[in-house]
Amino acid sequence: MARLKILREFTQGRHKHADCVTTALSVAEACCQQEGQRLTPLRKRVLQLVWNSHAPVKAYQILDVIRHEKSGAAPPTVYRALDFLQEQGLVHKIESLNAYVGCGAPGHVGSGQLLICRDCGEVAEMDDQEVLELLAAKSRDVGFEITSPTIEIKGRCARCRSKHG
Amino acid sequence: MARLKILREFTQGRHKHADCVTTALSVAEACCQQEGQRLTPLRKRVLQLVWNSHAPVKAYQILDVIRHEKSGAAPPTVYRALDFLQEQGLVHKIESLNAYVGCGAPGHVGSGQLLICRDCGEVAEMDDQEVLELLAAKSRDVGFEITSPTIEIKGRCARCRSKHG
DNA sequence: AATGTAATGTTATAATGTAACATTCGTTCT
DNA sequence: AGAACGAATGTTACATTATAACATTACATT
Ligand SMILES: [Zn+2]
Ligand SMILES: [Zn+2]
Ligand SMILES: [Zn+2]
Ligand SMILES: [Zn+2]
Repeated sequence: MARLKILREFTQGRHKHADCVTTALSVAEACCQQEGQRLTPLRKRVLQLVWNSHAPVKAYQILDVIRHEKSGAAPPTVYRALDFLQEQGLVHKIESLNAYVGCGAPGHVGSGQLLICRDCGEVAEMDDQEVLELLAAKSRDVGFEITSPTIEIKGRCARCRSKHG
Repeated sequence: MARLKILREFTQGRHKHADCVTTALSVAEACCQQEGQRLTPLRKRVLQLVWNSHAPVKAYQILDVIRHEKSGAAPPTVYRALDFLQEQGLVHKIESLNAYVGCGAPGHVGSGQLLICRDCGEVAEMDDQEVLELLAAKSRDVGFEITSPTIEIKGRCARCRSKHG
């Protein structure tokens, strides 16, 4: 299954989450460096807050935190940072939840396929070429040319399945 | 390609749209009859307004119309009707647009794959088993069990492609 | 008619997101 | 260093989307 890339994994219970955050931030640094984009302190902080959990994070949750740290923080403060991070592929918006998750392997265009666990709330991301190609083929059959697919799948992660049957 | 069902088609330019609406409404009548659900005048009217166009319709656009017809119409009036229609599979919400489209072939669970033309704004819906099975298989590979996929694909419909290259 | 449930009315407010303009910050050029 | 420019952030105001909570009405069954 070579073409199935995992961009963001479900956690297997307890883990050293600080490492997830650290890794995400340094990947982001490198990414922006590479692209000649500025990962300012504000943008970095927002990215850190998005990575605060493996579940989706809402814009106003981020704002609540930022407000305590910077006087004058307002919705545009957060939304602009989120827009930037999305453009860089560092975070994805989950449209069906109006919330955001970090991307573990940025550099690809758009988001892959987001897997959302209904039980624990965690979100994983895979990016499978076969799925995209099949969707493109089926779309072509009806005359449609894909530019950007949004795929958000709700279900149950392995851990939650093993826990409650 | 037997497993590719078309639940809602792109239009080929001009057509007798009144027929689309009439058909949708009688299908809905039959559907609700079948299920023992009540397609009240209000719900029917909302469904009709959703079918007013082949493009997505917003809740507050519907509300604007209903307000002129019924004093006392308020957001819950529309959202409750939309919720009912979604439960019956008569309309789908497009999460990435916060808007609604009618389903041309209700009776299936959830929505199929929505195709959204960036040029003309029209939305088609296909429901392809192969796509769903492949997604399910790939998800299983990472231990994930699908309950409901949300697939919304932006691109260009056949007509728009032939028109502007 | 009485009763119970589903549907709608009504008021208020929550949650999400953006427009528009002012200010500050960083870089580049002289 | 200072000027000049664009990018980033601050600030205010508002637009859009959606729901909570409770009152009333309509409908079906007895
Ligand atoms: Zn972690
Ligand atoms: Zn889970
Ligand atoms: Zn039509
Ligand atoms: Zn089109």
